[in-house]
Amino acid sequence: MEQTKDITIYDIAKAVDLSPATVSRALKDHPAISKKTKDKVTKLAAELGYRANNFASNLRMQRTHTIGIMVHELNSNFITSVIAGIESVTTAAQYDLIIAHSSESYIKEAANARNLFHKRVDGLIASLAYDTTDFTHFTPFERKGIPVIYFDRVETGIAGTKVVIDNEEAGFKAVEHLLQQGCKRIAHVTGNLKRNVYADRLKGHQRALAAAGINWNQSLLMENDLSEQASIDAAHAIAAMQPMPDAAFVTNDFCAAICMQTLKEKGIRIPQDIAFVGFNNDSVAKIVEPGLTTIHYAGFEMGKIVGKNMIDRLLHPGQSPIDTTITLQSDLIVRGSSLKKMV
Amino acid sequence: MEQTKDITIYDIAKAVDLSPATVSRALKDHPAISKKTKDKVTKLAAELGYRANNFASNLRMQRTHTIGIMVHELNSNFITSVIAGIESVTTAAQYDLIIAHSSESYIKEAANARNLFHKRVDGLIASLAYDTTDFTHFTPFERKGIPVIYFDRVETGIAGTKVVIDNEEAGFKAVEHLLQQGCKRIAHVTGNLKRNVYADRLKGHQRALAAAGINWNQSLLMENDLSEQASIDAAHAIAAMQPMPDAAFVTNDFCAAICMQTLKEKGIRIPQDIAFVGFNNDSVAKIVEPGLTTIHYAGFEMGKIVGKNMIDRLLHPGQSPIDTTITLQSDLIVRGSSLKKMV
DNA sequence: GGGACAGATGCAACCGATTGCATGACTTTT
DNA sequence: AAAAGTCATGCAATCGGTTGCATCTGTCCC
Repeated sequence: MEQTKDITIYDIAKAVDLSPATVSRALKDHPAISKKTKDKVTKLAAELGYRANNFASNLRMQRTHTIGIMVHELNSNFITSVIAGIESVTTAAQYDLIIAHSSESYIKEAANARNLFHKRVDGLIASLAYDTTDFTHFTPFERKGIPVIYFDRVETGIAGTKVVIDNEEAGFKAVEHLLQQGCKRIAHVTGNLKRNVYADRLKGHQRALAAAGINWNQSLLMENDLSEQASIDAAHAIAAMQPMPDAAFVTNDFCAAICMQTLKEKGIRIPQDIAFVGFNNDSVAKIVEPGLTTIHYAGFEMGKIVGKNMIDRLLHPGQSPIDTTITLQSDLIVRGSSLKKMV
Repeated sequence: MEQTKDITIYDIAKAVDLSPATVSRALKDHPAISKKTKDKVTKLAAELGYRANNFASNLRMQRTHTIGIMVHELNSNFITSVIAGIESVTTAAQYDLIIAHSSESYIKEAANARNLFHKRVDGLIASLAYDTTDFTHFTPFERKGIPVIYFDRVETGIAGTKVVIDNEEAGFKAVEHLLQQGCKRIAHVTGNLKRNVYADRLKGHQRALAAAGINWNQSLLMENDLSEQASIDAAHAIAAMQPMPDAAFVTNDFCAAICMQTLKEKGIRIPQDIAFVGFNNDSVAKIVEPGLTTIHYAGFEMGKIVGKNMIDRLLHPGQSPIDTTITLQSDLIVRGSSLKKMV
């Protein structure tokens, strides 16, 4: 543990007999510095194991070259692929990421926002927590002109660029597919309907029904927190309905899988007695039996778009429109859980 | 976008007619400052919306109050619960986390290490990538006396505190259970055997066999990358063995689930024809049919231990032993996939 | 009354990189 | 040959918080 002292530009300056200013410019490839000096400096910097002191630089520059990301949960294929997509763009532009997750709690989300604000991120990317209804934790960013981009879980009420999938269209596709399979009584199991993603999927469901001339039946709607226990409860509730629904659109794969399992234990057959469509194309969709028909959307692509937008905003402040919404399409992946006609 | 200027201690100092030094001390609750002054300063700071400038502080203090975490993948229950455990300890001690993930790639792991080193984290917590065999990216930390703690995926060869589960014991329990169910030919599907976790699980397997007087059969060992395709291939290989194994110990739940599914498609019954035990207690273990018997280990607890150790090292440098290994126990969770006797 | 001492506050020098402006050397133009 | 221009480099202030040491005020005691 022999605490080697850090090398600074002053050390390099002394060694090559130049001023720190020249060393700083040489390392930054400043045009006013001669090629010879640059070579000498960079060579020596490498030899001495120089590492730039970000604090000094940040303090002087008032920028951190860091982007904060706030997500509700890390434990999801979708989220991690969005992050990977963001990363692919931001690292190319020499920006770093700080990832904070809220465990779906508004309290933690607000705390994370404060923390990232104190860390002085240059930009913020956020997907809202399950129960976030208050958005004052974003106002400090707005006030300081720090760009904020929301993705997936957004709130239409607040300003900022938003990147989302067309949840309504996805919901429409899911239910349209079930209708084509001959289903008529379609249960809808979903998360907090105040959150745009769930509200829009429901709208899509209803629009598909309307297009087929079927009335929406409020008693088939189940709103819960998508936890394992809630999924089991939802399954029991479905089984108890008279008559039982002939299909269920569950807006989350894990919840759908648990529902299916619980129903199967009761001897109910899928898809014969009840068809299922999920949402997200999580790994469980492939594992559950029968395979779960679901909505797939390209997280990586979404991340790239989010990242590109953020970098644009950071490199050309004031140029890009601040309040646009970018909507991506998604695909229905058909597996056994919904195929009544082919059984 | 009206770029409000930031409040500094100098602004506060001017407002209360004191020196910046006194303001700094007052905000830090320094004992030399009178209660009255402290009250006045903190009140005004709150009113003006003062936020401390971490760079200035870090620059002066040569500490960042930040801990870096490097993991192979975020998309795992286990990893995210470990992170949550670490977080619970570190936030209480006023430390922040930066999470970097390597996507199981050594190249990215090394890049992340460099990046965290440049960010000057005060400590580093790491679980190694799948293919990491070179450890020179950790030497800069050692050289500067920055504490490094490894967890789960570790390497016995390198110095540093390590927190692991007893993989050998877990492997022993898994195979012992299969033997108790009457299995005699147990296949072993696993990841890179250079990685401690997989090597140790295999050792446990072999020890359990030895204890039962059964010889280890090398032809039943399959080492792969645990991907979906590799899992399918492994299942085909198992089905093709003559005679077919009567059990499989697969050291990863997702891989086990895919194997089971592939075999079932071939008409092979689980557990009657072949029993399965997995590893990790991932969400798929509950979803696959029959439910997957697996090894559960407490990620959150592991995270708390890792975090506590790190904080101890940071607060009392040189006091804690640097090269200890902490081993946690794990539990066998029995589900249908291994219960031959009760079928 | 004066010395000793505790308590509260200020001075000024850091920490390391950046940058507008000035300077000096050297070349080109008229 | 003098004026103008080009190129490379240095000076010194700046970003905002921290801290060893000095200073000042007031109290206590002999």
